[in-house]
Amino acid sequence: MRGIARLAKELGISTGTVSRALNGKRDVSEETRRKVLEAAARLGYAPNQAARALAQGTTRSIGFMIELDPETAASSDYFFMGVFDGVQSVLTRHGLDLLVLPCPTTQDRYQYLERFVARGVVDGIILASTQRVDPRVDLLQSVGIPFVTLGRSTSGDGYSWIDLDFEGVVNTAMDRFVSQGHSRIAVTLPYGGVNFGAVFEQAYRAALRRHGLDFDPHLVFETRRNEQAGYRLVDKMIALDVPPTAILLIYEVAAIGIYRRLAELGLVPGQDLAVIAFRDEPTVRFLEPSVTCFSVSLRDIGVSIAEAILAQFPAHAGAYPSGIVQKLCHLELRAGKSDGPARH
Amino acid sequence: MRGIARLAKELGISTGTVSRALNGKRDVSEETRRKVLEAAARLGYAPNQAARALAQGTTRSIGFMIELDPETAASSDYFFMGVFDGVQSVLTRHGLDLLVLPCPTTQDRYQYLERFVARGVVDGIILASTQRVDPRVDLLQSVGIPFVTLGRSTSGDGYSWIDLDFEGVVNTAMDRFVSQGHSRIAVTLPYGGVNFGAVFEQAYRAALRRHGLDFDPHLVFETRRNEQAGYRLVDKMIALDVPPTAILLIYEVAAIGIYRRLAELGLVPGQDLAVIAFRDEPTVRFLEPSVTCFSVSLRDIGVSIAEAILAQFPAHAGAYPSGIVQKLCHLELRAGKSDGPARH
DNA sequence: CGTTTCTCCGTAAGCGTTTACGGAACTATA
DNA sequence: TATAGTTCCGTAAACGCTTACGGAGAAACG
Repeated sequence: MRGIARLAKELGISTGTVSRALNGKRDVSEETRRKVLEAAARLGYAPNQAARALAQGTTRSIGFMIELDPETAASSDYFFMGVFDGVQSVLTRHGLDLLVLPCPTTQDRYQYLERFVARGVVDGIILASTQRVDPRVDLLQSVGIPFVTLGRSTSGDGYSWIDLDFEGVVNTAMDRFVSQGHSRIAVTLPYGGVNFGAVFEQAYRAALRRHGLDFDPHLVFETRRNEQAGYRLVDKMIALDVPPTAILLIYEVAAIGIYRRLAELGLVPGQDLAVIAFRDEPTVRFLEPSVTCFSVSLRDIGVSIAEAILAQFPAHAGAYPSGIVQKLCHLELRAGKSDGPARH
Repeated sequence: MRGIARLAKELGISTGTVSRALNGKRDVSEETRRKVLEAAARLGYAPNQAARALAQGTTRSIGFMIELDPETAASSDYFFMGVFDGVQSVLTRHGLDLLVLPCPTTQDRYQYLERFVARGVVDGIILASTQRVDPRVDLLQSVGIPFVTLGRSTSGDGYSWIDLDFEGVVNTAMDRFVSQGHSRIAVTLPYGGVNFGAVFEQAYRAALRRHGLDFDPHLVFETRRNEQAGYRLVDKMIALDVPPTAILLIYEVAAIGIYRRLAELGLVPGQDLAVIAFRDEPTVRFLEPSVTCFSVSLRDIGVSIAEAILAQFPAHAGAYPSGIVQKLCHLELRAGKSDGPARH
C-alpha cells in the first residue's frame, strides 16, 4: 500500500480525511490534522503529482517554451535566465511551478508545443521567439489554455503579450543619429520570421520618413546573432558606393566583429562609424570605446510575463479584471562612445 | 465523455482496444488500428499525460535542474542552452521529454529538487552546479531515481556524473606556464561550495608539486564571476612582495578586468603578465591580445549527459551494461597571445 | 424532550489511462 | 470431428488522489 492509503492505514482513518487534512480543507478536527501532518513528515510522504493532476484536472505548473538554436544557442543564455528568474519569483508565490520546455531545432515548434498543451502537461504556456505569423498562437487560443507570448505576433490580437518597446528603441537611436548629423543610417535585422524583425524594420522605415530620409535597401542587412556577422558587415558596408556613417544593430554581439574589423582597417568606432546596439549584454559591455546601447531589466520582463499569465487564472487574477495584458517594456539608453557626430 | 472513451464510443469499440491500437501493441487487427488512428487524428485526440503517468507509473520525462543566481546572472555564463541542445538531441530520439527546472535562489535547492522527485514529476534528474558536499546526491540515491550530475561531488561515488576535465586544463596550463619560464603562478578559485573549485585547487597544487614549485597561499585568490574581480586582482598581485608572473583564471570574464587594469598601469597581457583562462566564451573573445583559453563542445557535454541517464533505464540502456557512467569531457587549448615567456 | 445545526468523518465515485485476463471466433493439426 | 493454437476484442481492476454526499454524534435551540 502506497501514498495516502498508507498514511490512512497507519493512522486508522480514511483516505478522504487524510487528503482533506493535507490540503488544509475543512471537515477535519485540529487534532487529526496534526496527527496526519506528523505522520506525513515522519513517513516522508509526498503526493503523487499524476494522481493529483488527474483528480483535479490541473497541474499547477506553467510551461515556458524556448527554442534552442544551435547556431546562436549560447548567446540566449543570459537573456532567458534573467527572465526565468523574474517569472519564478512571481509564480512560486502562487504555488505554481515553472517548467522550461526547450524545443530542439530538429523538431517542429508547433508540434512540440501541441504535445505539451494537448496532453495537459501544463496549465499555462509562455511562448518565446514569437514568429511574425505564428500558428502556435492560434493553437493556444483554440485550445483555450491561458498563455502569454514574449513578443507580439500578427496572429490575432485578443491575447496577452509582453514585448520590448522596439519602436521606442529605434526612434531614440534614429533621432540620436540624425541629431549627430547622420543621414545614411544602416540597420541590421534578424534572419527568419521572428516577429520583432518586422517590428524593427517598420520602425526604422517610419523613422526615416519622419526625418525626411530616403529608404535604401542596400542599408538593410539580415544577420545572424554572432560576432562574425558583424565582422563581415563592415566589408559589405564599405563596398557600397556611398557607405553608411551609422548603424543600428539588432544583435549587440555583432558589435564585437565590427570593432575588430574596424580596428584592422585602422578605423575607430564612434568616429568613422557610429554604432548603436540593441540590448545591453555582458558580451559587449566591455568593448572600448563603450557601446551605446539599450538596457532593460530582464527580471522585470519576467515579472510582467508571470503577472500576465496569472491574470488568466480566476484563482489568482488580481488587478487585471479583463484577464488580458499587453505591455511594452521600456528600454533605457545607455550612452556610450560608439556613436558621435558624422564626418563630412 | 472525453479522451479515449470518446474515441471508443465513436467507433463502437472498447477503450482497451483503442488504447492498444494507439500504443502500437498487439491484439489489434490492422483494420481497427487504422480506424482508431484515423479517428484520433480527426478528433484531435491526445492522451492525457496525468492519466497515463498514473497508470503506468512513468512520466517519460527527465528533469534538468539548474540554479538562477541573480548575483551572477548579469554575467551568467553562456553554457546551459548549449548543453540543453545536446541533451535534447538524444532524449527525443528515445521519446523522452526534457523539462528544465530553474531553481529560484529564494528557495532551498534541496527542497526544490525533493518536490519534483518525490512527487514523481520526472523519471530522471540531471543536476547542475554540483556542490562539494551535496545532499541532493544522497537524496537521489536513497530515492533510487536515475540521475546524473553535471560536475562531480564528494558525496558518494556510486553514481553517474559528467564533468569537465579540470585536471587536464590545469595541467596543460601549468605545463605551458612552466615551459615559458614562469615559476610564480597564481590561480583564481570560485567562491562557495561548488565542487569544481576544490578540483581546480587540488590539480593546481599537484601541478606545482610535479614541477617542484612551492605552494604559496598568497597566489590563490577566491573570486566571484565578474570582471571587477579581475580588475582588483591586478592590484592585489602587484602588492605582493614577489608578484606572480602568470595567472590561471577559473572565470574567463575576469580577464576583461585584468586587461583593463593592466592597460591603466601601462602593462601588457602576455608580456607583463601571462594569462590563461578556463573556458572559451564569447564574452572574452574580443579581447586584444587574444586570450589563451580552453574550449569544449557544450553540445557534446549534453549528449554525454543524456547517454549517461539513458544507461540507467533498462528500456534504453545501450552500451553501458553497468548503468553507471562517469566521464570527463576533454577541453582543447586555444592558444592566444595572452601568455608568453616570463621576463627575468 | 424534540428539533435543528454543527462538526467531523467514512464511503465511494470519479479523473483518463493501461493491462491482465478470459472468451469468442476462426484456423490449423491430428 | 475433436483438439490445440491464433487472432482479436471486451471486461474490469488498478494507478493515487480529490470530493460530493450522507450519516453519526454532539451541541444548541425552542
